Amino acid sequence: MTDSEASDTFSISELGKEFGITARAMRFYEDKGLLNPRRCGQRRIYSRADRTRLILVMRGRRLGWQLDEIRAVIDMYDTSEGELKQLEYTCEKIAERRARLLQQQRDIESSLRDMLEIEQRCRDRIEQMNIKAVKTPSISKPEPVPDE
Amino acid sequence: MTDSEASDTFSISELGKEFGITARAMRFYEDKGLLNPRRCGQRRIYSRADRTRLILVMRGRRLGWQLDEIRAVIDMYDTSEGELKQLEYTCEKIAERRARLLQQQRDIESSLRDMLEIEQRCRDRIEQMNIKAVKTPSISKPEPVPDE
DNA sequence: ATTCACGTTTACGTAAACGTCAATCAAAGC
DNA sequence: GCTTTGATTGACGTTTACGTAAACGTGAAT
Repeated sequence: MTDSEASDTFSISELGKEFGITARAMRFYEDKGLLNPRRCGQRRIYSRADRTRLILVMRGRRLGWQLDEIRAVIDMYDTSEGELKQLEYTCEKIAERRARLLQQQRDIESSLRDMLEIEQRCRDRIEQMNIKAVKTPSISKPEPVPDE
Repeated sequence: MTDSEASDTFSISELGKEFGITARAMRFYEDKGLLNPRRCGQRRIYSRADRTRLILVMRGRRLGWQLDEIRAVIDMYDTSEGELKQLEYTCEKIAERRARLLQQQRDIESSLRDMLEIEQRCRDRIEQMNIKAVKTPSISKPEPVPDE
């Protein structure tokens, strides 16, 4: 709140709050090599780059990836350097991940279609219950009072 | 192999093999209420409907859902019946799930874009290494011997 | 009659991803 | 100076989703 809005460093609870995770989780991610904030004494100071990495972590989590898979992916982002062998290996890994992503895409589309169908059945059924309720008004609902 | 191909019932190991999971996993899914095969004595007999449910389970797993979430979804498929309250509740649940699916869709698209970018950087880098290797052939690679 | 391939239940083990204390420290406000 | 607030490091607990091993049943094949 000292500067011109939007600070460039964050505390652990700040970032935690922003992404809806606990400090414990963030330290755990650090243990697993997903984050690596610099220190000010004991305390962790998260940079914008750290925040970006955390965004990648959360995205991976939403897609159901394991933490070490996420780490592998994040490492890819940084591995523009490296030996030929390493680069080719990265390309392979990317191909695999793309395949899984495409599979997930298909799964999502199937699920969305199913959800639509179920919802439709639900609404139809609700509709039918309303019709019945009108044709057999054992206890008719109170007529809405017009505004004037 | 007795009938005209494509049997209508399956053993636990048969289905397991088809979907790449163990019998243990399938029994576990049953414990959690995801499957409910009929019995022939002790043995489980899986129908086509059971197989379809298993397909839904696997799809959910690939999307990173928890088993009880998957169960909730599968229950939706069966809950065309029920009270009004129940039907409306199902509609809510569907809305939530759709929201998550759409989020996942966005996450996948972001990931796919990132993968493309990383791959491009990788390929560029590999290309550059090849160029350097030609311009500075300290140990030139052996010329491929033509076929004739 | 025995072996073998499958199947069953029961029960303990385990890896992943944190949650939940407890004890401690350090800066900041009163 | 004292307390509050937020951070730290252990260390143990918990939930999820199975793995794994033991002990046993069963129908078919040899």
